Amino acid sequence: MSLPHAILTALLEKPSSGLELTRRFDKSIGFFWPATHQQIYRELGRLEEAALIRALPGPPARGRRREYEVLDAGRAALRDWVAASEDPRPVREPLMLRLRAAAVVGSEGLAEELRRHRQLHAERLAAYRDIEARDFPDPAGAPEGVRLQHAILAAGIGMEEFWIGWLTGVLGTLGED
Amino acid sequence: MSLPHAILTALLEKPSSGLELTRRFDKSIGFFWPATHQQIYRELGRLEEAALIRALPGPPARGRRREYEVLDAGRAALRDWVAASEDPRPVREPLMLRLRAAAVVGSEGLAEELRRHRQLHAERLAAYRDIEARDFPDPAGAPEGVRLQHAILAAGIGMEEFWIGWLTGVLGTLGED
DNA sequence: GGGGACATGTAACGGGTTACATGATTCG
DNA sequence: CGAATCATGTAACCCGTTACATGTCCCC
Repeated sequence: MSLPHAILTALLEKPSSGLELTRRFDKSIGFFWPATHQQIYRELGRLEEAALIRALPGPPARGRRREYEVLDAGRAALRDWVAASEDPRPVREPLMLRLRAAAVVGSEGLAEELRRHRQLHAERLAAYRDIEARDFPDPAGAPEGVRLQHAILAAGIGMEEFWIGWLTGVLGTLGED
Repeated sequence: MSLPHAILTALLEKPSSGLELTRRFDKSIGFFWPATHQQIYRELGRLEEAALIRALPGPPARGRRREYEVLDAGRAALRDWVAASEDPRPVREPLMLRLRAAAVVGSEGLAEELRRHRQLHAERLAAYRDIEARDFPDPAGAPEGVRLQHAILAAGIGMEEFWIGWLTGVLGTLGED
């Protein structure tokens, strides 16, 4: 049930149309919960159906922009979700499977792929660091909302750093560095 | 395309029936790619169809145990997969969304949930450490296959440690420790 | 008025999840 | 024989993905 709540959050930050939401996802929320426009339209329909959001006036028409805003019930639902009890999702990490497969059938060709992944993680880490420098000059002194947003970014940075270090270690294990 | 390769790996380690695979997943591969028995049976059917595995003799019959083994084509497919180019999956982390929601509607009730998650991660970390102590007394001196398996476990340990530290930091930010 | 960007929407598919159904084997 | 357990299988649903379709607006 993450996507609908992600959309409610985004709409509270700023009422938007489906396409705007899609674009905003691409450059912020989407780092931790990507979504395509098809998913977003589908979910907007359900949220409207459930009376958690509403479209600003004007007749619904295909091809015409529709802007949505969050209703009180939607805000309440989001507040509930913040405090809800929801277990972490199971980890699904194909690289681990590939290492295990390599332990059985040999690791030929694996090192190159690991280096490629390390490079991808390094790029994303750099992007996060840019955002941090730009948007969070003084996280410690900021109000709670900003500190929370910085904590999200810090998690992203920490995870990328972790993967880079781990991949480097595995490459060492393979004698490949 | 991860599950079929996970199954090939497991079957190479030891030919098994569907239910045995399910149980073995639960205590090893499943830490990084969980699967239910329904998924596994479905995939075994497809792998057999594709002639990557075969059932050991005997007529197929509902309710009767069927053991599978990997064919040469299956081993080759797995070797290819080890070296294949496959991007990391997109990150999907509901906790990040909840933090972002909390930044908008307030963080009431969040701290308790964060502590609960930290506890869950601590438990999993302890389980990984047990496995490490039991199965990898001397990873550095072991052959490549074992070193790779240890690297997998090390990733699990590192991730759990990371989450525990990060959650503790966020709780500090909320003034909750 | 025609092309391109903007915007919403439809359809089909695949993997993961849940609930349930059915057949075989064992053991008291 | 009956219950419990082992084992395989069916069905329905949801979410995410991909490809495609349709409508509107603006500007040259």
